[in-house]
Amino acid sequence: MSVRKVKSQQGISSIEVGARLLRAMTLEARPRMLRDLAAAAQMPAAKAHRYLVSFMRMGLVEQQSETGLYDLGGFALELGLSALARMEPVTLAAPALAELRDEIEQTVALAVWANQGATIVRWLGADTPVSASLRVGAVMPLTRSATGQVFLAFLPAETTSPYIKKELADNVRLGLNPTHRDQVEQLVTEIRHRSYALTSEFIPGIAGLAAPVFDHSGSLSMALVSLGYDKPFEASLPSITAATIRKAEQLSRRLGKPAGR
Amino acid sequence: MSVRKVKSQQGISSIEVGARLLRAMTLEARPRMLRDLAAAAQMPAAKAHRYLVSFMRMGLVEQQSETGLYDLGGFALELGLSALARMEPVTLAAPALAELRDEIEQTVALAVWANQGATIVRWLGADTPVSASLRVGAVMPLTRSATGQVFLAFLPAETTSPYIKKELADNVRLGLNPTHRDQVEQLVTEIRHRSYALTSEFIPGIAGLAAPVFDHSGSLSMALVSLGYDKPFEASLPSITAATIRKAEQLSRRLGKPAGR
DNA sequence: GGAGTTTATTACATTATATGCAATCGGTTA
DNA sequence: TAACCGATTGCATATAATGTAATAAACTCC
Repeated sequence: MSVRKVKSQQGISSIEVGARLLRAMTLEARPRMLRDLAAAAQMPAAKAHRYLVSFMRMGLVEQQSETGLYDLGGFALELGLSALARMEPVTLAAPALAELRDEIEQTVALAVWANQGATIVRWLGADTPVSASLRVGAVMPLTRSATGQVFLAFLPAETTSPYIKKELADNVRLGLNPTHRDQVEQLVTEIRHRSYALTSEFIPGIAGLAAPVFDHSGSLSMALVSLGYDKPFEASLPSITAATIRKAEQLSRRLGKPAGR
Repeated sequence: MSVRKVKSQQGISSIEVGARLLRAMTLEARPRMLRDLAAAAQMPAAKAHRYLVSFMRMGLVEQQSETGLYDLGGFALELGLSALARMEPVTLAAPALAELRDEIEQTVALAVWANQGATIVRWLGADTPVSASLRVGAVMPLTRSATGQVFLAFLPAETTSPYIKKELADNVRLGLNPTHRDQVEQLVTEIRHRSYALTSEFIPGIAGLAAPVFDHSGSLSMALVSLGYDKPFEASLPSITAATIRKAEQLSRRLGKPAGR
């Protein structure tokens, strides 16, 4: 509703021009010449200069006294840290989770690494309810659940290895797969490549798909999970996969994940 | 015009108006009403609104769809992370931080003075995870956290005193210590003498140890922090203390801290 | 060491737009 | 339902942003 009106809302054009310049400054993390900044923001140097003068007055930009190059200033740092300080990944993810549920019409969940394992911290059911074994607080197995596999693939090996060892032993005892490190390695390689995990082995009849969410330092922050009865789930698998990955990537960007990678 | 030109350089006044609004947003780390932001930046609400419209278009500000409150947006985060990436001391400290983590096998962190307080800017977990309240972007209390205490002890009093005042009032209200300037003075003297701060009061069950890192001018640049569950942490306290202080001193030398002192 | 380049900064006339005020909208309270 | 509160919009006008082009300052290359 209000989204439609965005274009008609009256704003301050100088702010939008200035923001283009700031964005140009974030593109390369080093001091730059006026000429280059102006070119990157697509404006004449004289114009860019006047904006930089005001940015400097407000501490958003600093000019090196030696070289005359322009760089981001102290207030830019404060702005970012202030934005960072109010950011709780799980809180931020809540609306995204609801959107995903509405889009794919499946049960969705959010997991973080805590409590000695991959732990479900949010849960949103679709109209068709899923097994109760997936509840908030549940710790998911690393090798056998899609959720766990994401943590297995994207967390540092030091973090997960003690748990893998224990879990493989359990798998052997219970007659489940995988049972060897080699199998785990192969699985992990595959998941890193696809950037999502999919399995229906953990809960028979239920398929689960999990995608990683990274934070500003590029390390794994959370896993975004979709699940449902395997027949209908697999029937819409392509769109579910696409939607889940897209939402996970949106969240990663929101958390300041560095570009690329 | 009879008014002498105080500002010799021509700038863009809208940028300076807008920056006032952004600064108002950093003052309190939570979503705010248009009315309050306008008041804090000393401008009519109608004016502030137009600036916010453009800030939203550029991603610097976001408006919560539920409440209509305004908050800093994703681009503000990008700006800050980009500014952070260019900070020499933080870049230099990154490898030292990892070495310290490997040496003492505890969670370690790096804090700088920004965003109105002692702010965590880097974080490296050991295998045993620690409370989530310590995350990148978190602003640590000056009087109750080891990290804050280091800034309290080694930053100039003019910088910290407004925050101390507020924090002591909060402590009184919440029934916490310290509550008086005298107690703070005693604490500060002690920390200056030992050249590190140690406490487990801020997060119950978690012990934190922070050591100062000085720059070439001899002023406090960052704090190097180690933390862990209090029992195992205190068991290895002597070696953790020694290692943390040693790394902090190495970093100080790296930053050109003058000898002696 | 001086002429020629490149880059940064300033001056000015002409638009474009930021501003204040008051009206309207949309939701909540009494 | 009215009264209230905060958010948003319309409008006329003062103000500020813009492009162009000139000047200054720094650097290159013989």
